Amino acid sequence: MTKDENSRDHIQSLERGFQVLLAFDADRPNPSLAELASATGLSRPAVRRILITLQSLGYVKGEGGHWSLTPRVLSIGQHYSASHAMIELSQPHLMRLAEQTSESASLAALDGTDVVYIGRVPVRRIMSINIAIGSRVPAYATSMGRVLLAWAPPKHVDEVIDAGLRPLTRNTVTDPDEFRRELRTVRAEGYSIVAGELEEGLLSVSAPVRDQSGTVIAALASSTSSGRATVEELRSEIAPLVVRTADAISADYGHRASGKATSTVHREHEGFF
Amino acid sequence: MTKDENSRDHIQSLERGFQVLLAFDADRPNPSLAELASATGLSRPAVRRILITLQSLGYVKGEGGHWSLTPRVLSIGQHYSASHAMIELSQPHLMRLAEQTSESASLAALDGTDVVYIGRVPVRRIMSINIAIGSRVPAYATSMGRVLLAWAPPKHVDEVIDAGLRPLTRNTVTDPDEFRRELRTVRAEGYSIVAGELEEGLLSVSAPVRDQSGTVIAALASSTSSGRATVEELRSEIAPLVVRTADAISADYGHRASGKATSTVHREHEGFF
DNA sequence: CACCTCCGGTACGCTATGCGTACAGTCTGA
DNA sequence: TCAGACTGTACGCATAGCGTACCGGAGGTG
Repeated sequence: MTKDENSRDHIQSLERGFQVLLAFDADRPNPSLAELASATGLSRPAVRRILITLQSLGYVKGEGGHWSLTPRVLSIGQHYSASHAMIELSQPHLMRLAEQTSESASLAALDGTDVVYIGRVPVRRIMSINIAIGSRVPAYATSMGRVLLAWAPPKHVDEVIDAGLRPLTRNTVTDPDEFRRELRTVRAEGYSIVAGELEEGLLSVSAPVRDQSGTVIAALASSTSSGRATVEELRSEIAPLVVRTADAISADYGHRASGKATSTVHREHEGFF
Repeated sequence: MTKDENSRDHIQSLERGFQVLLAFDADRPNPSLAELASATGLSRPAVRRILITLQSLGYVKGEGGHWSLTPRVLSIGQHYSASHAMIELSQPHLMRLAEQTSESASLAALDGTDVVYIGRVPVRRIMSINIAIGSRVPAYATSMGRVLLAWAPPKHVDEVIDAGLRPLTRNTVTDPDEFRRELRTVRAEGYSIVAGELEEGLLSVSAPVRDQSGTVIAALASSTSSGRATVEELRSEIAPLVVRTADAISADYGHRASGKATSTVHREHEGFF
């Protein structure tokens, strides 16, 4: 077959393995072999081989004709965290920010058009969203996404816009021009505030975290709900604290602040994460 | 080659893919192709093919001859969390326990001879250990491990003992008989307290969480340090709270308490996780 | 009780898949 | 300028991994 996207240098069995692994879901927690086969579109023997391999690696477990993921799947992420020193290093800062504000503090990185939580100290359950490390949220509708995009190569911004700015609440910015203007504002002010664009009543402030070279590699956020604070309060009280904390993390990570927040707008390479 | 452990039904490329993915580490955050090849023992072209495949799946990123993991790796774990409703459901309970005790609260499951953190609300940084969701700790030296082993099939206990009870501090229980006695005590009392066996000065109390059938599938813990509490205080004040919270999680998950804590000692199958 | 259906497991032969060797091109440092 | 170490590519071979086909068992249904 010459129809494949990558054709050469693409290992079919590896991709299929992930297909099966990712087929486990909230809707499909204990699938049978046949169920997985139809969900992935693979033949039953193929799925069986994959499951047996995954089982021998300890990632899945078969029992009474039904399969489930083991906690070892969670440990895979440890390799990401461990290989990015910034994450561990930011933990005390997150904790302090959460204490000072009595609100949840989060750290996130950009992955495609999504924002992925890479660190978090929960304080209260925020609205209906269940946020945990590894959770994904559309970048365009969150303060962390805005920060990351504001300093990202233009290519990324185009990607996000091309993917579509769908209204998630009636406040969501969906106009490309307005969105780009918003990013420019964020870059000028050094932080982002988003109010109820991802979910009604959800407020958050976010500021950039930089590596040694000044590249923005993550975003720090403090989140609250409209019942507990107003946008103005966030701007005057919380935003400076978030910016200061983000700068502290950057400094810990090796970034020498050069004046204010104007080091490098963006680097040629796409950032560390 | 007929020497392989499983021979048939084992997919080589899949295993190799994970080998490469897991080769990223704190010591090897941005390996080169050659570095990964020598670390995994695979040929350079093989590693290259795997990297290209993983890149197309979004898990790694190559840049200037060096490779790194992307945050998408963290999202893999979401499939575990999502497929085990108990985790999300336990979150408010963890939060409440953390508030009531002003100490970190954790939830963990058994994976082989390790305990894996599957939920956590941090309050303070505990000692030198960096604990995050997905972190692994030897089961035998922690209160959560003791709880999980106390109700696990004997086979698991044998495994842990066979793997060796190495002293991690001078308090670590290393004698197999004493260890089994300890597990019996835990089962009788319905909770476990471990003081400084994993790390000097680290104290924790743990209680079992059960599923519908009464099988122990997770352990809930509250952790503190010897500077802030004594074993006696833990026993009289914190332990009952941890047990009550664990029971509440079990109830939320569908377990009907049958009297006290004496439902099923252990089920034939190995538990849900 | 016989029939049907859906399942998981196994066998097997084929071929495309993935393999390693070998070579080319590049960069760095001696 | 050369040596060494690296990445990337080409290529031909072996086999790894594929799907079809078949078997036996477990419900469900008439």
